[in-house]
Amino acid sequence: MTSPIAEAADPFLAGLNQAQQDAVLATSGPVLVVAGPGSGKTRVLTHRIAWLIEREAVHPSEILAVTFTNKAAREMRHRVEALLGGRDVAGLVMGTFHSFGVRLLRQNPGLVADRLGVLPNFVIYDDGDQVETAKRSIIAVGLDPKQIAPRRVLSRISAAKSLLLTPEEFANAAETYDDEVIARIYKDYERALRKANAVDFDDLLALPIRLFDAAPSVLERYQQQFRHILVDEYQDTNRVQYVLVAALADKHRNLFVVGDPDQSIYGWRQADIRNILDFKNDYPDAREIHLELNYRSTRRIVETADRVIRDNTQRIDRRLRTENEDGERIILRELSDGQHEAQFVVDEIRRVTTRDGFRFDDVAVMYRTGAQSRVLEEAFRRSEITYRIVGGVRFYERKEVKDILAALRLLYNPSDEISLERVIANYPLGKGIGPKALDAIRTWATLQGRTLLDGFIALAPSLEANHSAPDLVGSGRAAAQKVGVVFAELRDEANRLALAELFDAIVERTGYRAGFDQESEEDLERWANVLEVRADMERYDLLPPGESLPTYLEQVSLVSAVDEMEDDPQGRVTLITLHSAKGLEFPVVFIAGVEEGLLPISRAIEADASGDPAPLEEERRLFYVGITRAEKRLYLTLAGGRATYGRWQASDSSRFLAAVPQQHLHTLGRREAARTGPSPRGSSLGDRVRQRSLDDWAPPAAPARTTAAPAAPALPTVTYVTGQRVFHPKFGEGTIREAVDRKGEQELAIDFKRHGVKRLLSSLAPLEVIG
DNA sequence: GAATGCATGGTTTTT
DNA sequence: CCATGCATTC
Repeated sequence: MTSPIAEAADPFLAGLNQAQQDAVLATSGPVLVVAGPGSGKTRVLTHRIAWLIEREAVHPSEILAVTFTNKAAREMRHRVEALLGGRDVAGLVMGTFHSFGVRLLRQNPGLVADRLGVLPNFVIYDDGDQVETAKRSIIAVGLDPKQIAPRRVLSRISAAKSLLLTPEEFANAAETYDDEVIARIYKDYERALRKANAVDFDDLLALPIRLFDAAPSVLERYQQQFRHILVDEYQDTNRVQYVLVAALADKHRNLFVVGDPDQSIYGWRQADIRNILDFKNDYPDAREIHLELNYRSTRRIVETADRVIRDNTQRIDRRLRTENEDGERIILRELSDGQHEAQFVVDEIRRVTTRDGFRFDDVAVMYRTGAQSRVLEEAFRRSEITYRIVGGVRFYERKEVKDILAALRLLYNPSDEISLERVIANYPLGKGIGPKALDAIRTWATLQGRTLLDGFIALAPSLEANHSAPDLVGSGRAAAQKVGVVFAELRDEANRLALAELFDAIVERTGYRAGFDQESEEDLERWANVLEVRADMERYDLLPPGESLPTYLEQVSLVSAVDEMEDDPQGRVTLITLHSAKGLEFPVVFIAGVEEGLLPISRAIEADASGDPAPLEEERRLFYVGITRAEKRLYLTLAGGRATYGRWQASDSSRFLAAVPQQHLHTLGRREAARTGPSPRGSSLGDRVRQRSLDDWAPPAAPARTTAAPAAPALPTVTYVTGQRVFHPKFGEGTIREAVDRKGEQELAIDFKRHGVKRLLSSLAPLEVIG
């Protein structure tokens, strides 16, 4: 071991504080890192991996790192490679729990088929497929999907799977009649999945564990392989994930988990905060390291976050600190309704970007429910501000995209009836096939023990004399025959063709392409989406034949909302749910809808009222997560009421606001609200918060908003060059690092002494050349 | 079997 | 309010 001074000079430790260095260097035995927001945990993870590879000669393939999103995994991989001076770490196993689960199943096809009954060409059912399957199972057990909500059933099934309960175990543990009903549906749901050779998200975690149980030698092999296991966002792991990690780490015991109990926001997905709280019980020799110094946000933001989270009773007491400058006050603004709130956000973003030197992509607008994005989006559309919505209607959820994927999945896995039925229902090729024809073919398939698709193919003209075929006559038979012919051809060609060619064959021969009206604006846009799928597929054609289709389908199933979020040079404002925003950071953050019923969500309020405070505390953590995403400036907005289901609903300001320290708050007036507010409001908690804060308000101490003089409109065009020193009223002195010419202006990267590198437009930034 | 029109109910968060 | 599902009609 080298001396501390030599360590600090080590490139893998450079720039890390003592606690961070400790975390990097504690490479033997279990380690729990409790990392507050902005405390540099990603740096710790990447430096640790680099350290292991370079200094301890651990081969990349001996390291497993689990992240919360694929995007995080990609970025981490790049950072590790950069730390290693560009060295390739291809063997490093890095990804989400789910992608790792798929990997385990794919790597053991024989055993998975043999012991678990899941054939190698399984497909992953997405949310919609799961709902559809659950619905059918409800019907199969003689119930009505309108009486029992498929979604509720699914969430119960998911919870059961997260606890590794089989349908039988679940049935045995049933306490109420409702449980028994769910148990019966669960059983049929599993049967349906296996019959379709499909797995759901929870299976991706549970099946590997069942595989390990059935074949301990497989587990041993992985235990042997993964000398080091790192898990990020450990506070959001559930029981299955815990068991999986614990099993894999059992041999070498080099388990390194990073998390923050205060950022646990997935309790509803069975994330179990005990995993992190009990880590020291599970591993008595565990080293515990705390990262509490926040490098991300201003002191006002950090103190506000700290004060807010202190109201939670179910937490370990600790303090989030920072050495950063005070920064600006948090801006609170109440508007009359959702529309005005959205307009305020848009107007404020315009100011922030034209006057204060921020770019669109410095800004994020966060909200509790996806539904809130709609009003916001409308306001953005009316403005000139470019934006992107993370989540929302996801690309792969679009009808036309799902149609294409259904055909591909069917070709890959002919047992996938949900996809077949989707093809029949949505492709021109499926015209003329109704429930009657489908029924006849299904009967035949069941009798013959063949797939539904085989039924269609059996109807196609064949050289084979009097082979068995479904009992169908007339137009139904003709239509089904056509389907059989086309899919028999496609199936035969699927292995020979490149993915993109297979795509072309599908859209041509099924008449799918012809079904788009080239005159219709809407159709053109949808067709553009379909073509985007094709472009996406081309990238997979680099893989060996036979691997491109499964890899593509798998990738599509496992992308998360955040994964789809690309870094864009054009600069767009990000609209995102608070949940999806976890792990991200932005110079300017708006949290919209800080209202009772929304944040905290009404269900949490109800649970609290009936004696269960846990959901409410999770809401508070969600607010905490939102606050701590902000680096420089934080806006909180709320509406006096909003239209839900087309109905007006008044709302009170969130109880969480009462915790925001007055000295950090700047409440903006509400002239606009009084002008158009549809309904006057009584004296709410929100009013009291507002009133008090108005009384206390003093002009912001930070230079911020008021000092930035409007850029002189007649400013002569200055051409900036690299190395030039400039002065900015807000950011102070800086040096031009980069100057790129854009029609009539320049895009400048300026390294400010106190604020770091900012990207500004020469036409907008009030810059003064000095020296 | 397809097109049209009416009723119903859904918004918490996601891999 | 809007999307989905179902019933009615051709």
